[in-house]
Amino acid sequence: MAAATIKDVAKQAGVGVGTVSRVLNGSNAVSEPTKHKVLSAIEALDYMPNASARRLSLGKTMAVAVIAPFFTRPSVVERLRGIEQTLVADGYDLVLYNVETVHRRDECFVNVPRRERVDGMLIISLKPTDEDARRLSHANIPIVLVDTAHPDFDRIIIDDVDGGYKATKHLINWGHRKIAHISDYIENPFNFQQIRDRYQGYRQALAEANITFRTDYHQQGEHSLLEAQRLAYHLLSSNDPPTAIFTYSDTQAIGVLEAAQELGIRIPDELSVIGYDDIEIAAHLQLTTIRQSLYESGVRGSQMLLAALSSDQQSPQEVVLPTELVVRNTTAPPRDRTIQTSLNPMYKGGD
Amino acid sequence: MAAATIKDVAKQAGVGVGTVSRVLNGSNAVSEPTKHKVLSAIEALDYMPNASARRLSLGKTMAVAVIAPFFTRPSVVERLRGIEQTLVADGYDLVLYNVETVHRRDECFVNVPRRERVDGMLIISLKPTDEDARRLSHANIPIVLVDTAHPDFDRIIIDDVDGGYKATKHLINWGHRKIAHISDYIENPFNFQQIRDRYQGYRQALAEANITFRTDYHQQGEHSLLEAQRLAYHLLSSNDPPTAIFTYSDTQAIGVLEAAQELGIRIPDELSVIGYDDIEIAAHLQLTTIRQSLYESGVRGSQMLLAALSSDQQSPQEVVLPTELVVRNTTAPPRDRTIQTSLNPMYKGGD
DNA sequence: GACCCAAATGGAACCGGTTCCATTAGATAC
DNA sequence: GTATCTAATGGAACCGGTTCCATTTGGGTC
Repeated sequence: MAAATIKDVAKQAGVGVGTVSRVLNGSNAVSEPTKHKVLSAIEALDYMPNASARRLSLGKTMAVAVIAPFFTRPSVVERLRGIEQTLVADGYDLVLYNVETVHRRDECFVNVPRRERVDGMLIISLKPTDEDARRLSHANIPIVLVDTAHPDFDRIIIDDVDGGYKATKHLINWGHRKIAHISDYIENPFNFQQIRDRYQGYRQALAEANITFRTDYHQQGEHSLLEAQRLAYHLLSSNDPPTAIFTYSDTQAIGVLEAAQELGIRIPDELSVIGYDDIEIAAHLQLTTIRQSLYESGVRGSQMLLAALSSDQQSPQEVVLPTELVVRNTTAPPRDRTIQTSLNPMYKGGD
Repeated sequence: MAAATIKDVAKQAGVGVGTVSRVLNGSNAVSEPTKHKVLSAIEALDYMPNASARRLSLGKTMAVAVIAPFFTRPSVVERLRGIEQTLVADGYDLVLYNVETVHRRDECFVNVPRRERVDGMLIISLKPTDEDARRLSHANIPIVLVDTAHPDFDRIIIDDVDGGYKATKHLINWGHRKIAHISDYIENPFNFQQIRDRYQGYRQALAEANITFRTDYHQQGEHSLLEAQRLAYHLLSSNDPPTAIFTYSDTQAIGVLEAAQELGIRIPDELSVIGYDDIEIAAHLQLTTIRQSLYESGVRGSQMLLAALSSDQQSPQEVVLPTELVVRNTTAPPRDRTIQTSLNPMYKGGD
């Protein structure tokens, strides 16, 4: 049995299709008895309007595309949650595009906004080039960037330079001077600005404290727990190991904790570790970190998009979300590993 | 400038709309010169077909709905990743519906399959009642269940009874007899069968080893790391604490590890812990666990759906994915906490 | 009772594609 | 040269809604 159409309903109710449409859309120009007849017919036929037809007719899809890189990463998932909840509340569907290669990103940037299959777009973390921006604008649908920026678009950004600065400064305040940074590759195919920014904050804090930057203390690698663990192992087993490590993400910080455990290095006595993001697990690992408002960034970004969808857009707006130092139990004043161990092997400080 | 339509292209190329459509869809009944003219016109006008119109005309949406409960949980995200990659490869869009309340689930079950806004549906972990099944079938689109079952639908299932059995059996094999189980509420609004099944496997293994089940060793709570931590704390600080704990999920196992750390209980010397899922972090925490093929369940489920979409369906199929015991460093033979500590306080076994 | 206005309603046109059907042009056969 | 067939093509009908416009109906006013 094929699904009933509006024509079937009209026939059943003995009215015109226009009247049925008016009832469906809550127009007030329908008399009570007629409305009742139509509603009965809808009930009887178990009718539901066809979304594609509605979309074509209205020129609206009631769907929003969300383009996210590596959507399985905890930080991205958390942003997505904020987005999902906000969009659903306004009746929009969320069409998810996961990006794990540059090729896929380009394809999404080109194809998704066109074909009028979505009313708007949210782009997470992926920074559009000017060329991308030109093409994206071309589609003439509202676009909001979350955790990345371009002057042509509405955007929610996080001050990652400041975040990196705060993290490093915290370690310096504890008295550390041998501070390493483990990050993703500064030069990477996606051109993630966040990596550069946090690194820059790190450099800035070092410079301000007159600590000479050492290239061997900046270790870069693929974004993964395992890779961070490998890099940390390398750093910590060198001749002149750092007393503190600031990582680009909490996930990588966990890798550092693992490496420390492998090497029998106690946290925070012998090594301070500070992460970034404050994902859920961070609290449970007692990880000191820089909190960024992940969930909120999704909510705010979606709100911006919904606003743009329901009104004529003004010039692109920028919202800056704050970062916050969350001190837990993986950071403490430095103590030389060998000396400390020989002096007082049983001492366990920090908490 | 409004987007060009197929009519504009036809006019520009000096041909009929039918011909343009034929070129677009790769019909072979178009001569080379004509095809060339049309392609030039498409190029010149930067034309892209309107997805809504195409959908209405074809009666296909090239989109698949994925209904997932608590999509931020690592296990669900991993399934989603498998789904996403498989659907994308076949050109389908993924429309994500996150379910965190029973009300939302019901709403999704009723509304999503109707309105012809998707060509098919994947339902993760949420078990449809017979009443749900009737309503879902009503829409007449292919539906595949992943990690849950109903005889009316194609499904990918995991033998959770066996998984629970394997976990418990592993602990018994180490010599444990005081084995607790921390799980979500057996009676829960979503009626998650998985919880019951793993519990049943646990009970079965106990019975087989002639270990009397103790209700105080089965602790139920909300699914969260923190709640599991609380429950474990309660268990471990009782008069007669268990020597081993099997948790419903890895996330909850981490909670147990936290509680043990709080209480100064060493793992695995004084307490064995086994989780379930083998999420990414489990390997890094050296957590013994029951691996289920999360990613693969998504891939296989999507493949099943794609198959159903491209051919006339036969009777519903069932695929059972295996579970696997992964032994790491959080399980070991039992030793009485107090005795062991007084005998040899420095001993650290297990790894 | 004639006139006017507003409310209610039916139905055509439209959204932008796909597809079927009719038509034309060109090739082949005799 | 004529008949026949095939390939190429234009365009109408259709998918299932929304909306505008024209028409009908009923009530109020003088």
